[in-house]
Amino acid sequence: MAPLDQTRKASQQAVSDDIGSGDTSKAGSRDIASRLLAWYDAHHRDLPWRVTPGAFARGVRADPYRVWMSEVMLQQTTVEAVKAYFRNFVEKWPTVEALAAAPTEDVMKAWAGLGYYSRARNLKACADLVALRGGRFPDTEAGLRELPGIGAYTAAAIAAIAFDQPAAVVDGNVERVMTRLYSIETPLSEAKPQIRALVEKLVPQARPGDFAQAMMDLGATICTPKRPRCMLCPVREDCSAILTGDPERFPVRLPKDDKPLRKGAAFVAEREDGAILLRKRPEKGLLGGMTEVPTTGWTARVDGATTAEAAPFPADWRRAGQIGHVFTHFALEVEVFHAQIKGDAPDGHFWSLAHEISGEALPTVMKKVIEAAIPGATKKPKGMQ
DNA sequence: AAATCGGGGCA
DNA sequence: TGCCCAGATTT
Repeated sequence: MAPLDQTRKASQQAVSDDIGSGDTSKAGSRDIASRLLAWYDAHHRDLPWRVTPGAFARGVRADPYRVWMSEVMLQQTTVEAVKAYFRNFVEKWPTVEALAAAPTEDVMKAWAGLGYYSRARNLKACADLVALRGGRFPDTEAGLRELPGIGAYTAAAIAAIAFDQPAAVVDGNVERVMTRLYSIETPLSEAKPQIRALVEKLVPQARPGDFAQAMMDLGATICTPKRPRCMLCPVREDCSAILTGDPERFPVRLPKDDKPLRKGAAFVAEREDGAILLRKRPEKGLLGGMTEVPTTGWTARVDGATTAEAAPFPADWRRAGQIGHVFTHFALEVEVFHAQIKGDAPDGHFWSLAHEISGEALPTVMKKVIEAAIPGATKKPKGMQ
């Protein structure tokens, strides 16, 4: 079988002449898993979407809906950032049917500020599909992988955590732990198949969900990117990188190209009653489906004389300051203009009243823009949720 | 395989 | 400041 051959070859290569012994025998693998699980039982973090360790064996099932929700939110996003959003979402929409019944616009508003907005659209699309199929999530990796917004990592995570299947869960934490355990010199993007093969060998048949979470907790709290706390590590005796004296060197990454700088202008039009003129961005692309104030494109040159003319309509535009924002692949400088205007909203635009602003689907860069023109405008009024 | 897609925390 | 985070999707 080709897949098995590949797996064996990759793992042998990875552990070859690193520490001499390269003990990935079944006994060694079990030791790593059991040491990790023992550590997890004692030190696991209590998170809003988690059930206590060993729950599955006691017949306590994690709700697949909550596992799925948390895993999607946690894609490229820190645990601390996700907590509040997770609580808000499951309170608003306690079941997948409830989420399926919600307007997409409400989901986008609730997601605003969390980033990677295609996740919110896929979340809603996935909920619609699952609800249509009776409200049950598939219980296999392959079945989960078919759903929108669920890739290799998330499918494995849900299968392991919610359905107790021995899936190889590989995220950024696990990549770091594994490249250190085996001193993998191959740069990350290229090493991923090796890493996956090695994880597959480590996954225990018992408590695979806890094992996955233990690996991720280890990466988050002990085997950290900077200054790992190796003295506290439950598998330090199995770790190859610790012998090199510089575990921080792993994972090896390819150098990245530097971000280009783009510039643009944004126009905050304010009505007499304090309402602000907004519009909706296209569904696809950057900040897809989110709300914005009128802007120029973000490659336009902004130099004094031409800027106010770049506005979507003439007004007494006054310079209100400049804000900066950094996206994944470019940095942005926005010149902010402010004007008082009268009359109806131009085509494709709408007025948002002062008390409504905080509830709009405004990405962070747009909140910065509005704040530059009207300080305090995007803050939640007291007593409002 | 490479590019696109946010935002925040931390050393 | 640069790096990284419970990655997925498109090209």
